[in-house]
Amino acid sequence: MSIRTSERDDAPFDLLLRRLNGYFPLSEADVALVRSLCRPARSAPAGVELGGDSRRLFLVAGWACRWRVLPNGRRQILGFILPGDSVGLTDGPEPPLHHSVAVTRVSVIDATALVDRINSGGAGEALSRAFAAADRCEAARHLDHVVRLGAMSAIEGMDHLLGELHRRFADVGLAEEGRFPLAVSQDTLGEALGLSGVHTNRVLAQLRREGRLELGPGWAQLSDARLAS
Amino acid sequence: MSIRTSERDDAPFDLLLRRLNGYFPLSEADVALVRSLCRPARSAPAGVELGGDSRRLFLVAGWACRWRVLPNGRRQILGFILPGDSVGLTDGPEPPLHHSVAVTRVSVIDATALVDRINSGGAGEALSRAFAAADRCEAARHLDHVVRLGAMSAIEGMDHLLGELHRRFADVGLAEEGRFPLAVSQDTLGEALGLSGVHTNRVLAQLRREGRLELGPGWAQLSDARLAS
DNA sequence: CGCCGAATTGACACGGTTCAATTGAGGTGG
DNA sequence: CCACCTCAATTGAACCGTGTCAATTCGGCG
Repeated sequence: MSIRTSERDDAPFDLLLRRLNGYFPLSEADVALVRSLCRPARSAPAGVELGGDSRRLFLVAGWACRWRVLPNGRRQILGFILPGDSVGLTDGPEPPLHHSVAVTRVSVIDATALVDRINSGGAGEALSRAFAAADRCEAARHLDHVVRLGAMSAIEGMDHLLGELHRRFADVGLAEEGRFPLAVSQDTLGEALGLSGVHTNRVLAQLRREGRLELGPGWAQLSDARLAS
Repeated sequence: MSIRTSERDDAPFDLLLRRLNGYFPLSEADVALVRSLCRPARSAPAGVELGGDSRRLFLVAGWACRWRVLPNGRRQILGFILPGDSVGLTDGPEPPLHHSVAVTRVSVIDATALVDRINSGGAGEALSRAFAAADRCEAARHLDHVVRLGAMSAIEGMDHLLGELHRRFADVGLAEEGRFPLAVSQDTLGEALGLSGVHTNRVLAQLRREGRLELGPGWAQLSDARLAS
């Protein structure tokens, strides 16, 4: 039992540390600081809004996304949050810029204390740089998303989005030979690209017909040719 | 002559300081630091790419925009840069995330030395906070843009974009009674919204027919009703 | 076995693009 | 001062990508 508990506690932190280390090499002290200031991973079911008491979380399992709701009720997914990603939460009470919501069962680590320490200058420069790099990457992804929505056809946008998802999973070691977890519905994918569910289905069907994509229960696989680019 | 020179040098800084002060109240020392570390405003014609030697500029007159070019040659405008806005420049040599380009004749202040000082902690907290707030506002605008492109019709998106432009000009005191400078072509506006030039024209025509918008040479005016919202 | 959400497919309507032609306004040279 | 040039704005018509509505199938789960 103690072994299982230990495994359950370590794997999430390993993922988080691997990601941060990818942004900027961390020292032993940095790693220890992360472990000491972050609370153990908690689990939450699909549909719950992330946030509440915490101002900063890290997702270590499952899918979440940021979305914004329009007055007319329509919803736009601003981006997906994948294992290893940080969940910045808008603390202001009034019209929040976006909501962060779990779209599958997720597991999160509360890093509020860690970012507080970093912001007060009490952490090393490595951690500060790693977090800054993570934020820059997220900003860059938002620009990618603007380009997908504004300057690409449905097919191109889907292709591009799947490529991003694959690369991000590969970055944390969760993709193999082009195959990565895809645990959200086609409708959800469509909400990110501004497409109707029906058309999302047709776009995916075409990508499969062309041999560029294979879909299975809970995963997607891009063709070798697609990965070469 | 000395008076005219003085006016020419002060107005750009006043605009910059007004904007920064709006983000976070600056002390006399902060203002002095800005004036001492920023170089006088320079002018550049439409079409030039901003950047080159400087890593951070402030636009104080004219319009610029950030765009990205796709392999197929298509171009997507990621956002407009208006008087008072900072122009963050990607320093890395390789595939730049985006280009910052003047779309009219512009006037810019080189603030590279100032941000270097801020990043090294040699400036007060107020300036640091003001710059951080400016960056957050830009990130929020990118999310607005995602929503416009993904979840709004052409009419809604144009309406929303014009509202943003008005608000941003009003924030720096360059809009009066709903009227603000609009010095870019309809095609350029369309490139931001992912619309063809022809359809951009039709959308603007409809907004005018409905009395929500008035266009003149170099300016636009939103109806009172539109401003009330 | 029967239920339910997700995926799939077909038919049709609509928004937006494209091609092409015309108009309008500022700028320049004769 | 006018003719001309050029670029932006405008308009029309045909085409096509995507949305919408509706029905059907599929797959997991009670």
